[in-house]
Amino acid sequence: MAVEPNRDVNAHVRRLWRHRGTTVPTPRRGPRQQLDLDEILQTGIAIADAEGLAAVSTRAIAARFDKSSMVIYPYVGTKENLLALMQDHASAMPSWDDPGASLADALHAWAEALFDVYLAHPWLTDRPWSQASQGPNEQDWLERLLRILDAWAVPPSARPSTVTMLYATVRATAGTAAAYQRMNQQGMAEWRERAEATMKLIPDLCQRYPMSTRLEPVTPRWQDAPRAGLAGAVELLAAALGSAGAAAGPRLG
Amino acid sequence: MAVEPNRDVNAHVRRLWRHRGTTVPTPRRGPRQQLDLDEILQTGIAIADAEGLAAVSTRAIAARFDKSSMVIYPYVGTKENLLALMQDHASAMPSWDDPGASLADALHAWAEALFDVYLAHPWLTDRPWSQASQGPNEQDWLERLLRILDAWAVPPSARPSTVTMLYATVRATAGTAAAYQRMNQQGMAEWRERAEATMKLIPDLCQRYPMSTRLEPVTPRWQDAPRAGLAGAVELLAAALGSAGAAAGPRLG
DNA sequence: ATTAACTCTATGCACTGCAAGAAGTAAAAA
DNA sequence: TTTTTACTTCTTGCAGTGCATAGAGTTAAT
Repeated sequence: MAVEPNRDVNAHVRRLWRHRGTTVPTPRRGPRQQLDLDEILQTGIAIADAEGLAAVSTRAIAARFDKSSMVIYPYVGTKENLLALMQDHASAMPSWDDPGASLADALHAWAEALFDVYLAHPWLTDRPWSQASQGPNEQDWLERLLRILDAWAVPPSARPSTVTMLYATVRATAGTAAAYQRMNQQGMAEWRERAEATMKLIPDLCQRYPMSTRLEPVTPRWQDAPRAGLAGAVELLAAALGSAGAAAGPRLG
Repeated sequence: MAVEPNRDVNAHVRRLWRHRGTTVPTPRRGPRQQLDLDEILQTGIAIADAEGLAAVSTRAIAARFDKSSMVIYPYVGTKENLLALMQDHASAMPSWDDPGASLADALHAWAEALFDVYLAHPWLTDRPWSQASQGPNEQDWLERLLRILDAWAVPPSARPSTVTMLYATVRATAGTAAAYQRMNQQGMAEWRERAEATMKLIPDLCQRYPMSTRLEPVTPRWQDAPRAGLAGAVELLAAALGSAGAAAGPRLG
Protein backbone atom coordinates (compact mmCIF):
# COMPACT_ATOMS: atom_id res chain seq x y z
CA MET A 1 0.00 0.00 0.00
CA ALA A 2 2.42 2.61 -1.19
CA VAL A 3 -0.37 4.89 -2.31
CA GLU A 4 -2.59 7.07 -0.16
CA PRO A 5 -4.42 4.70 2.14
CA ASN A 6 -7.87 6.06 2.70
CA ARG A 7 -8.55 7.43 -0.74
CA ASP A 8 -8.18 4.05 -2.28
CA VAL A 9 -11.87 3.32 -2.37
CA ASN A 10 -11.38 1.12 -5.38
CA ALA A 11 -9.14 -1.37 -3.63
CA HIS A 12 -11.54 -1.57 -0.72
CA VAL A 13 -14.51 -2.31 -2.92
CA ARG A 14 -12.50 -4.96 -4.77
CA ARG A 15 -11.66 -6.59 -1.47
CA LEU A 16 -15.28 -6.46 -0.34
CA TRP A 17 -16.49 -8.24 -3.45
CA ARG A 18 -13.50 -10.54 -3.81
CA HIS A 19 -15.65 -13.67 -3.68
CA ARG A 20 -18.16 -12.31 -6.16
CA GLY A 21 -16.07 -11.72 -9.20
CA THR A 22 -13.45 -9.14 -8.34
CA THR A 23 -9.79 -9.76 -7.68
CA VAL A 24 -8.03 -8.34 -4.66
CA PRO A 25 -5.30 -5.84 -5.48
CA THR A 26 -2.35 -8.23 -5.13
CA PRO A 27 0.07 -7.03 -7.75
CA ARG A 28 3.12 -8.61 -9.21
CA ARG A 29 6.49 -7.63 -7.88
CA GLY A 30 8.04 -7.97 -4.52
CA PRO A 31 7.97 -10.98 -2.26
CA ARG A 32 5.04 -13.35 -2.28
CA GLN A 33 2.25 -12.51 0.14
CA GLN A 34 2.60 -14.72 3.15
CA LEU A 35 -0.84 -14.05 4.60
CA ASP A 36 -4.32 -14.43 3.25
CA LEU A 37 -7.06 -11.84 3.56
CA ASP A 38 -9.67 -14.39 4.52
CA GLU A 39 -7.46 -15.79 7.24
CA ILE A 40 -6.81 -12.31 8.56
CA LEU A 41 -10.52 -11.59 8.70
CA GLN A 42 -11.25 -14.92 10.33
CA THR A 43 -8.66 -14.16 12.97
CA GLY A 44 -10.12 -10.74 13.60
CA ILE A 45 -13.59 -12.21 13.82
CA ALA A 46 -12.41 -14.84 16.28
CA ILE A 47 -10.91 -12.17 18.49
CA ALA A 48 -14.03 -10.05 18.30
CA ASP A 49 -16.27 -13.01 19.08
CA ALA A 50 -14.23 -13.93 22.11
CA GLU A 51 -13.17 -10.61 23.56
CA GLY A 52 -15.25 -7.95 21.91
CA LEU A 53 -14.63 -5.48 19.13
CA ALA A 54 -12.39 -3.34 21.32
CA ALA A 55 -9.89 -6.17 21.56
CA VAL A 56 -9.43 -6.23 17.80
CA SER A 57 -6.22 -4.43 17.01
CA THR A 58 -3.80 -4.74 14.16
CA ARG A 59 -1.19 -5.85 16.66
CA ALA A 60 -3.40 -8.55 18.14
CA ILE A 61 -4.26 -9.98 14.74
CA ALA A 62 -0.69 -9.86 13.50
CA ALA A 63 0.54 -11.53 16.68
CA ARG A 64 -1.43 -14.65 15.79
CA PHE A 65 0.74 -14.95 12.70
CA ASP A 66 3.91 -14.06 14.61
CA LYS A 67 4.22 -10.82 12.71
CA SER A 68 4.16 -7.19 13.68
CA SER A 69 1.16 -4.96 13.29
CA MET A 70 2.08 -3.28 10.06
CA VAL A 71 1.84 -6.53 8.13
CA ILE A 72 -1.90 -6.18 8.17
CA TYR A 73 -2.13 -2.90 6.35
CA PRO A 74 -1.24 -4.09 2.83
CA TYR A 75 -4.14 -6.48 3.07
CA VAL A 76 -6.83 -4.14 4.35
CA GLY A 77 -5.77 -0.53 3.94
CA THR A 78 -6.95 0.98 7.19
CA LYS A 79 -8.39 -0.25 10.42
CA GLU A 80 -11.82 1.04 9.49
CA ASN A 81 -11.63 -0.93 6.26
CA LEU A 82 -10.58 -3.98 8.22
CA LEU A 83 -13.65 -3.70 10.43
CA ALA A 84 -15.90 -3.21 7.43
CA LEU A 85 -14.45 -6.32 5.82
CA MET A 86 -14.90 -8.29 9.02
CA GLN A 87 -18.47 -7.08 9.25
CA ASP A 88 -19.37 -8.30 5.81
CA HIS A 89 -17.39 -11.52 6.15
CA ALA A 90 -19.25 -12.39 9.34
CA SER A 91 -22.62 -11.60 7.75
CA ALA A 92 -22.70 -14.48 5.32
CA MET A 93 -26.31 -15.50 4.82
CA PRO A 94 -27.21 -19.14 5.37
CA SER A 95 -29.69 -20.80 3.07
CA TRP A 96 -33.20 -21.69 4.08
CA ASP A 97 -36.57 -22.20 2.48
CA ASP A 98 -39.11 -19.43 2.74
CA PRO A 99 -42.14 -20.72 4.58
CA GLY A 100 -45.10 -20.25 2.29
CA ALA A 101 -47.84 -20.38 4.84
CA SER A 102 -48.01 -16.73 5.78
CA LEU A 103 -46.17 -13.46 5.58
CA ALA A 104 -45.61 -13.68 9.30
CA ASP A 105 -43.85 -17.01 8.94
CA ALA A 106 -41.65 -15.78 6.13
CA LEU A 107 -40.64 -12.68 8.05
CA HIS A 108 -40.08 -14.75 11.12
CA ALA A 109 -37.71 -17.08 9.32
CA TRP A 110 -35.74 -14.15 7.95
CA ALA A 111 -35.59 -12.38 11.27
CA GLU A 112 -34.51 -15.43 13.22
CA ALA A 113 -31.80 -16.24 10.73
CA LEU A 114 -30.39 -12.73 11.02
CA PHE A 115 -30.82 -12.85 14.77
CA ASP A 116 -28.68 -15.97 14.90
CA VAL A 117 -25.94 -14.34 12.89
CA TYR A 118 -25.89 -11.41 15.27
CA LEU A 119 -25.85 -13.74 18.25
CA ALA A 120 -22.89 -15.60 16.82
CA HIS A 121 -21.06 -12.31 16.31
CA PRO A 122 -22.39 -9.92 18.95
CA TRP A 123 -19.98 -7.15 17.96
CA LEU A 124 -21.95 -6.70 14.75
CA THR A 125 -24.35 -4.68 16.90
CA ASP A 126 -21.60 -2.15 17.51
CA ARG A 127 -21.08 -1.63 13.78
CA PRO A 128 -23.11 0.92 11.86
CA TRP A 129 -25.70 -0.26 9.44
CA SER A 130 -27.33 1.48 6.55
CA GLN A 131 -29.13 0.15 3.57
CA ALA A 132 -26.81 2.15 1.36
CA SER A 133 -24.32 -0.13 -0.30
CA GLN A 134 -22.39 -2.24 2.10
CA GLY A 135 -20.74 -5.50 1.19
CA PRO A 136 -22.29 -8.35 -0.80
CA ASN A 137 -23.24 -10.49 2.17
CA GLU A 138 -25.15 -7.71 3.82
CA GLN A 139 -26.81 -6.90 0.56
CA ASP A 140 -27.97 -10.50 0.33
CA TRP A 141 -30.04 -10.06 3.46
CA LEU A 142 -31.70 -6.91 2.25
CA GLU A 143 -32.49 -8.41 -1.11
CA ARG A 144 -33.98 -11.48 0.48
CA LEU A 145 -36.21 -9.41 2.73
CA LEU A 146 -37.42 -7.26 -0.13
CA ARG A 147 -38.17 -10.38 -2.13
CA ILE A 148 -40.39 -11.61 0.70
CA LEU A 149 -42.23 -8.32 0.91
CA ASP A 150 -42.69 -8.35 -2.84
CA ALA A 151 -43.92 -11.93 -2.91
CA TRP A 152 -46.58 -11.12 -0.35
CA ALA A 153 -47.61 -7.96 -2.16
CA VAL A 154 -46.74 -5.60 0.62
CA PRO A 155 -47.47 -2.16 -0.79
CA PRO A 156 -44.27 -0.40 -1.85
CA SER A 157 -45.06 2.61 0.28
CA ALA A 158 -44.82 0.48 3.43
CA ARG A 159 -41.60 -1.27 2.49
CA PRO A 160 -38.94 1.19 3.61
CA SER A 161 -40.46 1.52 7.05
CA THR A 162 -40.82 -2.22 7.34
CA VAL A 163 -37.22 -2.78 6.41
CA THR A 164 -36.02 -0.20 8.90
CA MET A 165 -38.13 -1.59 11.72
CA LEU A 166 -37.15 -5.18 11.12
CA TYR A 167 -33.45 -4.54 10.97
CA ALA A 168 -33.56 -2.25 13.97
CA THR A 169 -35.55 -4.74 16.01
CA VAL A 170 -33.33 -7.67 15.14
CA ARG A 171 -30.22 -5.71 16.00
CA ALA A 172 -31.67 -4.47 19.28
CA THR A 173 -32.98 -7.81 20.49
CA ALA A 174 -29.82 -9.61 19.43
CA GLY A 175 -27.80 -7.02 21.31
CA THR A 176 -29.63 -7.58 24.56
CA ALA A 177 -29.58 -11.33 24.04
CA ALA A 178 -25.83 -11.19 23.64
CA ALA A 179 -25.55 -9.02 26.73
CA TYR A 180 -27.56 -11.57 28.71
CA GLN A 181 -25.44 -14.36 27.36
CA ARG A 182 -22.15 -12.90 28.42
CA MET A 183 -23.52 -12.15 31.88
CA ASN A 184 -21.72 -14.60 34.02
CA GLN A 185 -22.25 -14.72 37.75
CA GLN A 186 -20.10 -11.69 38.44
CA GLY A 187 -21.81 -9.51 35.86
CA MET A 188 -25.12 -10.73 37.19
CA ALA A 189 -24.13 -9.86 40.75
CA GLU A 190 -23.03 -6.42 39.66
CA TRP A 191 -26.32 -5.81 37.90
CA ARG A 192 -28.30 -6.98 40.88
CA GLU A 193 -26.20 -4.86 43.20
CA ARG A 194 -26.91 -1.84 41.10
CA ALA A 195 -30.63 -2.45 41.08
CA GLU A 196 -30.61 -2.84 44.84
CA ALA A 197 -28.59 0.31 45.29
CA THR A 198 -31.14 2.23 43.24
CA MET A 199 -33.98 0.83 45.27
CA LYS A 200 -32.25 1.74 48.49
CA LEU A 201 -31.37 5.27 47.45
CA ILE A 202 -34.71 6.00 45.80
CA PRO A 203 -37.21 4.31 48.08
CA ASP A 204 -40.22 5.62 46.22
CA LEU A 205 -38.98 4.42 42.85
CA CYS A 206 -42.04 2.27 42.35
CA GLN A 207 -44.32 5.21 42.95
CA ARG A 208 -42.41 7.43 40.58
CA TYR A 209 -42.26 4.86 37.82
CA PRO A 210 -45.24 2.61 38.41
CA MET A 211 -45.39 1.19 34.91
CA SER A 212 -41.74 0.63 34.12
CA THR A 213 -40.85 -0.85 37.49
CA ARG A 214 -43.75 -3.23 37.23
CA LEU A 215 -42.45 -4.37 33.87
CA GLU A 216 -39.18 -5.70 35.09
CA PRO A 217 -39.91 -8.68 37.34
CA VAL A 218 -37.59 -11.14 35.74
CA THR A 219 -39.28 -13.77 33.67
CA PRO A 220 -38.71 -17.42 34.46
CA ARG A 221 -36.38 -17.86 31.52
CA TRP A 222 -35.21 -14.31 30.99
CA GLN A 223 -32.44 -15.56 28.74
CA ASP A 224 -35.07 -16.24 26.10
CA ALA A 225 -36.84 -12.93 26.47
CA PRO A 226 -35.10 -11.18 23.56
CA ARG A 227 -35.94 -13.94 21.12
CA ALA A 228 -39.51 -13.95 22.30
CA GLY A 229 -39.62 -10.18 22.02
CA LEU A 230 -38.44 -10.42 18.44
CA ALA A 231 -41.09 -13.01 17.65
CA GLY A 232 -43.78 -10.80 19.09
CA ALA A 233 -42.53 -7.81 17.15
CA VAL A 234 -42.55 -9.72 13.88
CA GLU A 235 -46.04 -10.90 14.58
CA LEU A 236 -47.24 -7.38 15.24
CA LEU A 237 -45.59 -6.10 12.11
CA ALA A 238 -47.00 -8.85 9.96
CA ALA A 239 -50.45 -8.13 11.34
CA ALA A 240 -50.11 -4.49 10.40
CA LEU A 241 -48.91 -5.34 6.91
CA GLY A 242 -51.64 -7.91 6.47
CA SER A 243 -54.35 -5.48 7.40
CA ALA A 244 -52.82 -2.83 5.18
CA GLY A 245 -54.32 -4.43 2.14
CA ALA A 246 -51.94 -7.23 1.26
CA ALA A 247 -53.05 -10.31 -0.60
CA ALA A 248 -53.79 -13.53 1.16
CA GLY A 249 -51.05 -15.64 -0.38
CA PRO A 250 -47.58 -15.39 -1.84
CA ARG A 251 -47.00 -14.57 -5.45
CA LEU A 252 -44.50 -17.00 -6.79
CA GLY A 253 -41.85 -15.92 -9.23
CA MET B 1 -11.67 8.12 44.99
CA ALA B 2 -9.33 6.37 47.29
CA VAL B 3 -11.40 3.20 47.22
CA GLU B 4 -11.67 0.65 44.47
CA PRO B 5 -13.07 2.51 41.49
CA ASN B 6 -15.37 0.16 39.69
CA ARG B 7 -16.90 -1.60 42.60
CA ASP B 8 -18.37 1.62 43.90
CA VAL B 9 -21.76 1.09 42.39
CA ASN B 10 -23.34 3.08 45.16
CA ALA B 11 -21.54 6.30 44.33
CA HIS B 12 -22.40 5.92 40.67
CA VAL B 13 -26.08 5.46 41.34
CA ARG B 14 -26.03 8.46 43.65
CA ARG B 15 -24.48 10.54 40.92
CA LEU B 16 -27.00 9.33 38.38
CA TRP B 17 -29.94 10.37 40.56
CA ARG B 18 -28.33 13.49 41.96
CA HIS B 19 -31.12 15.73 40.69
CA ARG B 20 -33.82 13.45 41.98
CA GLY B 21 -33.15 13.36 45.66
CA THR B 22 -29.74 11.82 46.17
CA THR B 23 -26.59 13.66 47.06
CA VAL B 24 -23.42 13.14 45.14
CA PRO B 25 -20.67 11.56 47.20
CA THR B 26 -18.79 14.76 47.96
CA PRO B 27 -18.30 14.28 51.66
CA ARG B 28 -16.60 16.14 54.32
CA ARG B 29 -12.88 16.36 54.39
CA GLY B 30 -10.35 17.59 51.93
CA PRO B 31 -10.22 20.73 49.88
CA ARG B 32 -13.34 22.16 48.30
CA GLN B 33 -14.16 20.75 44.89
CA GLN B 34 -13.18 23.19 42.20
CA LEU B 35 -15.21 21.60 39.48
CA ASP B 36 -18.87 20.69 39.17
CA LEU B 37 -20.18 17.38 37.92
CA ASP B 38 -22.82 19.00 35.74
CA GLU B 39 -20.25 21.24 34.13
CA ILE B 40 -18.01 18.29 33.47
CA LEU B 41 -20.84 16.39 31.83
CA GLN B 42 -21.87 19.41 29.81
CA THR B 43 -18.31 19.75 28.57
CA GLY B 44 -18.14 16.10 27.65
CA ILE B 45 -21.47 16.36 25.87
CA ALA B 46 -20.30 19.42 23.96
CA ILE B 47 -17.22 17.56 22.79
CA ALA B 48 -19.24 14.51 21.81
CA ASP B 49 -21.78 16.64 19.94
CA ALA B 50 -19.07 18.41 17.99
CA GLU B 51 -16.46 15.73 17.39
CA GLY B 52 -18.08 12.43 18.22
CA LEU B 53 -17.87 10.10 21.15
CA ALA B 54 -14.36 8.99 20.29
CA ALA B 55 -13.08 12.52 20.91
CA VAL B 56 -14.29 12.43 24.50
CA SER B 57 -11.30 11.74 26.69
CA THR B 58 -10.56 12.60 30.26
CA ARG B 59 -7.67 14.69 29.05
CA ALA B 60 -9.81 16.62 26.58
CA ILE B 61 -12.44 17.41 29.18
CA ALA B 62 -9.93 18.39 31.83
CA ALA B 63 -8.11 20.61 29.36
CA ARG B 64 -11.19 22.82 29.09
CA PHE B 65 -10.77 23.58 32.76
CA ASP B 66 -6.98 23.91 32.47
CA LYS B 67 -6.48 20.85 34.59
CA SER B 68 -4.87 17.52 34.05
CA SER B 69 -6.82 14.40 33.23
CA MET B 70 -6.89 12.83 36.66
CA VAL B 71 -9.03 15.63 38.05
CA ILE B 72 -12.04 14.07 36.42
CA TYR B 73 -11.92 10.80 38.25
CA PRO B 74 -13.11 11.92 41.68
CA TYR B 75 -16.22 13.25 39.98
CA VAL B 76 -17.11 10.25 37.87
CA GLY B 77 -15.22 7.20 38.99
CA THR B 78 -14.33 5.65 35.67
CA LYS B 79 -14.57 6.57 32.03
CA GLU B 80 -17.42 4.15 31.53
CA ASN B 81 -19.29 5.82 34.39
CA LEU B 82 -18.58 9.20 32.82
CA LEU B 83 -20.13 8.09 29.56
CA ALA B 84 -23.15 6.65 31.35
CA LEU B 85 -23.65 9.93 33.19
CA MET B 86 -23.32 11.89 29.96
CA GLN B 87 -25.84 9.60 28.33
CA ASP B 88 -28.45 10.19 30.96
CA HIS B 89 -27.70 13.88 31.25
CA ALA B 90 -28.22 14.35 27.54
CA SER B 91 -31.45 12.36 27.60
CA ALA B 92 -33.52 14.87 29.55
CA MET B 93 -37.11 14.58 28.41
CA PRO B 94 -38.86 17.76 27.28
CA SER B 95 -42.46 18.33 28.19
CA TRP B 96 -45.30 18.06 25.73
CA ASP B 97 -48.98 17.32 25.73
CA ASP B 98 -50.09 13.89 24.66
CA PRO B 99 -52.33 14.23 21.62
CA GLY B 100 -55.61 12.63 22.50
CA ALA B 101 -56.94 12.03 19.04
CA SER B 102 -55.46 8.63 18.40
CA LEU B 103 -52.89 6.16 19.59
CA ALA B 104 -50.94 6.82 16.43
CA ASP B 105 -50.71 10.52 17.25
CA ALA B 106 -49.61 9.89 20.79
CA LEU B 107 -46.92 7.45 19.73
CA HIS B 108 -45.85 9.81 17.01
CA ALA B 109 -45.37 12.66 19.46
CA TRP B 110 -43.32 10.45 21.74
CA ALA B 111 -41.20 9.07 18.94
CA GLU B 112 -40.49 12.45 17.39
CA ALA B 113 -39.49 13.93 20.72
CA LEU B 114 -37.03 11.12 21.31
CA PHE B 115 -35.85 11.36 17.72
CA ASP B 116 -35.02 15.02 18.28
CA VAL B 117 -33.01 14.24 21.37
CA TYR B 118 -31.01 11.66 19.46
CA LEU B 119 -30.50 14.09 16.60
CA ALA B 120 -29.20 16.71 18.98
CA HIS B 121 -26.77 14.18 20.46
CA PRO B 122 -26.01 11.70 17.72
CA TRP B 123 -23.46 9.82 19.81
CA LEU B 124 -26.33 8.50 21.93
CA THR B 125 -26.78 5.98 19.14
CA ASP B 126 -23.37 4.55 19.93
CA ARG B 127 -24.31 3.95 23.54
CA PRO B 128 -26.01 0.76 24.66
CA TRP B 129 -29.61 0.84 25.66
CA SER B 130 -31.60 -1.57 27.72
CA GLN B 131 -34.83 -1.13 29.57
CA ALA B 132 -33.12 -2.43 32.67
CA SER B 133 -32.49 0.41 35.02
CA GLN B 134 -30.53 3.21 33.52
CA GLY B 135 -30.62 6.77 34.76
CA PRO B 136 -33.70 8.76 35.70
CA ASN B 137 -33.97 10.68 32.46
CA GLU B 138 -33.96 7.57 30.38
CA GLN B 139 -36.47 6.03 32.71
CA ASP B 140 -38.74 9.01 32.16
CA TRP B 141 -39.03 8.14 28.49
CA LEU B 142 -39.89 4.53 29.14
CA GLU B 143 -42.47 5.43 31.73
CA ARG B 144 -44.08 7.94 29.43
CA LEU B 145 -44.32 5.43 26.63
CA LEU B 146 -45.83 2.79 28.87
CA ARG B 147 -48.32 5.35 30.13
CA ILE B 148 -49.44 5.98 26.56
CA LEU B 149 -49.80 2.29 25.84
CA ASP B 150 -51.79 1.88 29.02
CA ALA B 151 -54.05 4.83 28.32
CA TRP B 152 -54.96 3.36 24.96
CA ALA B 153 -55.51 -0.07 26.41
CA VAL B 154 -52.84 -1.79 24.43
CA PRO B 155 -52.89 -5.38 25.67
CA PRO B 156 -50.05 -6.03 28.11
CA SER B 157 -48.82 -8.97 26.09
CA ALA B 158 -48.02 -6.65 23.18
CA ARG B 159 -46.26 -4.00 25.22
CA PRO B 160 -42.73 -5.36 25.51
CA SER B 161 -42.45 -5.92 21.79
CA THR B 162 -43.89 -2.51 21.09
CA VAL B 163 -41.41 -0.85 23.40
CA THR B 164 -38.50 -2.69 21.84
CA MET B 165 -39.58 -1.88 18.30
CA LEU B 166 -40.19 1.77 18.97
CA TYR B 167 -36.90 2.38 20.72
CA ALA B 168 -34.99 0.42 18.11
CA THR B 169 -36.62 2.26 15.26
CA VAL B 170 -36.10 5.68 16.75
CA ARG B 171 -32.46 4.93 17.41
CA ALA B 172 -31.91 3.54 13.94
CA THR B 173 -33.60 6.34 12.04
CA ALA B 174 -31.97 8.99 14.17
CA GLY B 175 -28.63 7.37 13.53
CA THR B 176 -28.99 7.54 9.78
CA ALA B 177 -30.41 11.04 9.99
CA ALA B 178 -27.36 12.13 11.93
CA ALA B 179 -25.11 10.40 9.41
CA TYR B 180 -26.81 12.28 6.59
CA GLN B 181 -26.52 15.50 8.50
CA ARG B 182 -22.80 15.27 9.03
CA MET B 183 -22.28 14.36 5.40
CA ASN B 184 -20.71 17.47 4.03
CA GLN B 185 -19.62 17.70 0.45
CA GLN B 186 -16.51 15.62 0.95
CA GLY B 187 -18.30 12.81 2.72
CA MET B 188 -20.93 12.94 0.02
CA ALA B 189 -18.29 12.73 -2.69
CA GLU B 190 -16.66 9.78 -1.01
CA TRP B 191 -19.96 7.96 -0.73
CA ARG B 192 -20.76 8.63 -4.37
CA GLU B 193 -17.30 7.52 -5.42
CA ARG B 194 -17.77 4.28 -3.59
CA ALA B 195 -21.12 3.63 -5.18
CA GLU B 196 -19.65 4.29 -8.60
CA ALA B 197 -16.70 2.01 -7.93
CA THR B 198 -19.08 -0.77 -6.99
CA MET B 199 -21.10 -0.23 -10.13
CA LYS B 200 -17.98 -0.29 -12.26
CA LEU B 201 -16.50 -3.40 -10.69
CA ILE B 202 -19.77 -5.32 -10.53
CA PRO B 203 -21.49 -4.38 -13.76
CA ASP B 204 -24.41 -6.74 -13.26
CA LEU B 205 -25.18 -5.44 -9.78
CA CYS B 206 -28.70 -4.46 -10.76
CA GLN B 207 -29.40 -7.95 -12.05
CA ARG B 208 -28.03 -9.57 -8.96
CA TYR B 209 -29.92 -7.31 -6.59
CA PRO B 210 -32.94 -6.16 -8.52
CA MET B 211 -35.01 -5.14 -5.52
CA SER B 212 -32.47 -3.45 -3.32
CA THR B 213 -30.78 -1.51 -6.10
CA ARG B 214 -34.12 -0.25 -7.25
CA LEU B 215 -34.84 0.99 -3.75
CA GLU B 216 -32.02 3.43 -3.60
CA PRO B 217 -32.74 6.15 -6.14
CA VAL B 218 -32.28 9.09 -3.87
CA THR B 219 -35.45 10.83 -2.92
CA PRO B 220 -35.84 14.51 -3.71
CA ARG B 221 -35.18 15.49 -0.10
CA TRP B 222 -33.26 12.51 1.11
CA GLN B 223 -32.29 14.41 4.23
CA ASP B 224 -35.84 14.00 5.47
CA ALA B 225 -36.07 10.33 4.62
CA PRO B 226 -35.24 9.03 8.10
CA ARG B 227 -37.88 11.18 9.77
CA ALA B 228 -40.42 10.08 7.21
CA GLY B 229 -39.38 6.49 7.70
CA LEU B 230 -39.96 6.83 11.40
CA ALA B 231 -43.39 8.33 10.83
CA GLY B 232 -44.32 5.46 8.56
CA ALA B 233 -43.09 2.93 11.06
CA VAL B 234 -45.11 4.47 13.87
CA GLU B 235 -48.17 4.48 11.70
CA LEU B 236 -47.74 0.81 10.87
CA LEU B 237 -47.20 -0.09 14.47
CA ALA B 238 -50.22 1.87 15.64
CA ALA B 239 -52.34 0.16 13.02
CA ALA B 240 -51.23 -3.22 14.28
CA LEU B 241 -51.95 -2.29 17.87
CA GLY B 242 -55.28 -0.79 16.96
CA SER B 243 -56.41 -3.90 15.17
CA ALA B 244 -55.15 -6.06 18.01
CA GLY B 245 -58.22 -5.28 20.04
CA ALA B 246 -57.49 -1.90 21.59
CA ALA B 247 -60.23 0.47 22.62
CA ALA B 248 -61.23 3.37 20.48
CA GLY B 249 -60.27 6.16 22.82
CA PRO B 250 -57.86 6.97 25.60
CA ARG B 251 -58.58 6.16 29.16
CA LEU B 252 -57.79 9.21 31.21
CA GLY B 253 -56.17 8.93 34.57
C1' DA C 1 -3.18 19.02 67.87
C1' DT C 2 -3.62 15.06 65.62
C1' DT C 3 -5.38 12.25 62.24
C1' DA C 4 -7.94 10.67 58.57
C1' DA C 5 -10.16 11.67 54.32
C1' DC C 6 -10.22 14.06 50.44
C1' DT C 7 -8.60 16.76 45.89
C1' DC C 8 -5.20 17.92 42.72
C1' DT C 9 -0.75 17.16 40.15
C1' DA C 10 3.00 14.59 38.05
C1' DT C 11 4.77 10.63 36.34
C1' DG C 12 4.60 6.38 34.10
C1' DC C 13 2.77 2.03 32.03
C1' DA C 14 0.56 -0.61 28.60
C1' DC C 15 -2.02 0.03 24.85
C1' DT C 16 -3.79 1.99 20.30
C1' DG C 17 -3.49 3.34 14.78
C1' DC C 18 -0.41 4.41 11.68
C1' DA C 19 3.55 7.61 9.22
C1' DA C 20 8.07 6.95 7.70
C1' DG C 21 12.09 4.75 6.65
C1' DA C 22 15.01 0.63 6.16
C1' DA C 23 15.77 -3.77 4.29
C1' DG C 24 14.79 -7.36 1.45
C1' DT C 25 12.74 -9.82 -2.82
C1' DA C 26 11.08 -10.67 -7.25
C1' DA C 27 9.95 -9.30 -11.78
C1' DA C 28 11.21 -6.48 -15.79
C1' DA C 29 14.72 -4.21 -18.60
C1' DA C 30 19.38 -3.84 -20.08
C1' DT D 1 23.43 -12.02 -16.73
C1' DT D 2 23.32 -7.91 -14.56
C1' DT D 3 20.96 -3.90 -13.30
C1' DT D 4 16.99 -1.40 -12.33
C1' DT D 5 12.71 -0.79 -10.42
C1' DA D 6 8.54 -1.81 -8.24
C1' DC D 7 6.82 -3.83 -4.72
C1' DT D 8 6.74 -6.16 -0.27
C1' DT D 9 7.70 -6.77 4.90
C1' DC D 10 9.73 -5.22 9.15
C1' DT D 11 11.40 -1.80 12.61
C1' DT D 12 11.09 2.35 14.76
C1' DG D 13 8.74 6.05 16.59
C1' DC D 14 5.00 9.43 17.46
C1' DA D 15 0.86 11.12 19.39
C1' DG D 16 -2.86 9.58 21.59
C1' DT D 17 -5.70 6.78 25.10
C1' DG D 18 -7.37 5.14 30.33
C1' DC D 19 -5.81 4.92 34.54
C1' DA D 20 -2.46 3.09 38.65
C1' DT D 21 0.37 5.19 41.75
C1' DA D 22 2.55 8.34 44.67
C1' DG D 23 3.17 12.84 46.58
C1' DA D 24 1.71 17.39 48.15
C1' DG D 25 -1.65 20.30 49.85
C1' DT D 26 -6.30 21.11 52.21
C1' DT D 27 -9.97 20.44 55.20
C1' DA D 28 -13.01 18.37 58.72
C1' DA D 29 -13.74 15.10 62.43
C1' DT D 30 -11.63 13.41 66.64
